[in-house]
Amino acid sequence: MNLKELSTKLGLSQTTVSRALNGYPEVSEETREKVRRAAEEHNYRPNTRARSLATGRTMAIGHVIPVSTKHEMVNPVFGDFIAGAGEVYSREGYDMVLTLVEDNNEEAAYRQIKSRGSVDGVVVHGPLMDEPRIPLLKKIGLPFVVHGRATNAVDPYSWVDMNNRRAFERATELLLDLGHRRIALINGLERMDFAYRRREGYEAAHHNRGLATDPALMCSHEMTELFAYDTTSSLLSEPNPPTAFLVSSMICALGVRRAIEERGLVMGKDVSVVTHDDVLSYLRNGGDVPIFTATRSSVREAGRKSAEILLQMINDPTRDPETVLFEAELVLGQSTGPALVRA
Amino acid sequence: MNLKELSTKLGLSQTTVSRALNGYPEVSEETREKVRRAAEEHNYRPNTRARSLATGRTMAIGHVIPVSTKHEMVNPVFGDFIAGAGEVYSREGYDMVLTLVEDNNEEAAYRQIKSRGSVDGVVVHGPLMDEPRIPLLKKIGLPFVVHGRATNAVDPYSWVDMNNRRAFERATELLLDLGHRRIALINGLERMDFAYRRREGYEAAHHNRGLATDPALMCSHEMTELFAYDTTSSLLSEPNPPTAFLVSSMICALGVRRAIEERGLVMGKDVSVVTHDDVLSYLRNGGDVPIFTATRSSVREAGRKSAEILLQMINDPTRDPETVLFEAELVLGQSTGPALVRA
DNA sequence: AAATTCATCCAAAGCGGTTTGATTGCGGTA
DNA sequence: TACCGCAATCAAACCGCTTTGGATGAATTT
Repeated sequence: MNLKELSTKLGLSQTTVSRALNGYPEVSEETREKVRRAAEEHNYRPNTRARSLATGRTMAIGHVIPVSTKHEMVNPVFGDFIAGAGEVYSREGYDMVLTLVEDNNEEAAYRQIKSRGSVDGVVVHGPLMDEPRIPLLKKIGLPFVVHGRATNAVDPYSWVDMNNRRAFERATELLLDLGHRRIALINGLERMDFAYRRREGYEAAHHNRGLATDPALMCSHEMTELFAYDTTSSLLSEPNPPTAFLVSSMICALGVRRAIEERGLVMGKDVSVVTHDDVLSYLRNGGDVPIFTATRSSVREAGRKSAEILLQMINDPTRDPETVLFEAELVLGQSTGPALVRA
Repeated sequence: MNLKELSTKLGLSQTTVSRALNGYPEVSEETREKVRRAAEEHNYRPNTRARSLATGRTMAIGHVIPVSTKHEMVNPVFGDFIAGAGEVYSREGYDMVLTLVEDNNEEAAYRQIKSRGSVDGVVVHGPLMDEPRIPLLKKIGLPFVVHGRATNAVDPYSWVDMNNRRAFERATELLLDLGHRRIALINGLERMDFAYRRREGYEAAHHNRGLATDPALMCSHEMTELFAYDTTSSLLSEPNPPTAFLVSSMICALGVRRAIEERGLVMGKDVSVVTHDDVLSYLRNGGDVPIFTATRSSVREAGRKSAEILLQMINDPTRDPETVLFEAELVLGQSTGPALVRA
């Protein structure tokens, strides 16, 4: 059923039917109601492609997901972010189109997206410190919002981020307060902006108290359970092992815990762990009492917020870039305790 | 830059330029080359919407993701499935459009997808035993392939699945061979087809040896770490606790392990665990020696295969439905051992 | 030399909507 | 009565592409 069929069936012009359904005032309420009922009855829905060709709006948002070429890794955070954004999109009648791109030729991907004209805007995932995509998108004039930030970007742009630096600074302070002096940092890839900021926070907390950081305790890698396990294992078997771990994701924290417990050590007593918790739906941090002491910030909420901002920008292109900075909550769990005095 | 502009710039008709770029033979190689170069130079890319309006093909595939209304849960397997499918789509020039739908009104979602005409076909995720979407899609004539199966479906349809029944039957046999007689089943929601089949396998292995199953040992729920932990904890504190656990996902297995180790028990010695492993990119089952004994089947591979089949169906609608059944590999890890003789 | 064939190219008609710029009929005013 | 304004409706243009059904001229055949 298309507009033409529907309108002849009603004995009206396409114009009138279209206007009736789109709420234009030049149509009497009586006919509008008639049209509405007929559309309902025949399950008529305007063809997206035709409509977007006519209006110039596609009613679709693109998400470009970087896939690690090296490890074929898809960020596990992604599902929940999408879920948050998707809520907003479906409420506003937008589609979400995904493009998976190997992390080495993203630029071409964005160019293509723009010239094919299949979306009204994009969400940029996984920004690096030096993020070429931001000036690129500015240049080609595709509305966008970044999930995260790019430290070295010069011009203003819209982003939604968590205060990674502050979160990890506070987490480190907590561990320092508990008497820990050798705190390992199990971080993500530090060319990723969030990981860089987290290390800054970690270092700042040390420096603020006149403490030095030990490069041997700071690890950076793709955040898999296995990497965290391996790293923790080897750190713990060194002569002067860390007494605490500051970890970048729940998945990694599971690996850290495995390494700790495998040695017969008890988390929260022998070794302390603080992790960041993205509040993933399938990986809640325990029940009433969290297992892990954690910096907590919902990535689903970030998804919602990003989507909202992007749609606003699309509806009013003159708007100034908007930014949202979530502060992570620091929740105390069972994985932290005072540093043991070394024998 | 659009076709019209490009063609006037070249002093050719739109027809010729379009044909040149789309490889039609009615164009001399000389002009074709000229056109190609000009298109390249001006970074011309045909507008997707316009093209699809003209051809009737949208060059996009829909994925409808059920989101649990109760727990706002997004299946963690999803990211890797998408990654696999995405490989195929981008190779073939297809977009992927995602629709998140609360699991109570999926039918409306599919109807809308069809009538809005924004995709050429869909992948159905998370089929139930009685799956209303299958007859629905057949009726409305939208090509589809199901990731998984629907036991009670009558007409043939395309699907890509893992042999859940056989996998769990073998896993159970392994545990029975090791002398375990009280094997707990930590399963997904059993209205989901995969979970139902897994239970069948588990039961079949028992019955084939004349053993009864104990309903108290079979649990079914959304597969979160927390559910697995809670369930395992309470099972282990009963008077006649299970000596082995058969688990439906790695995420759950992590919860099972936590509960086991929290009690000071050792996995693979005091309690055995076999899990299913979807080979998620961020959650590999250990290094050289797997941590968990597991039934292993790559969901990314399933994504690839599903995409391939769907594209074939779209290219040739007369094709008969195609089905692919992956056999899970049974890999031995450190989490299984002979049942201890009860004191 | 006329008739065919063939390789190239083009004008115009869709695809299914939205939107511009009339047109119509009616009650109210001069 | 003639005119105006207004509400309600419509025909046709347009969005950017593909594709049908010619047109053109050179090469080949008769």
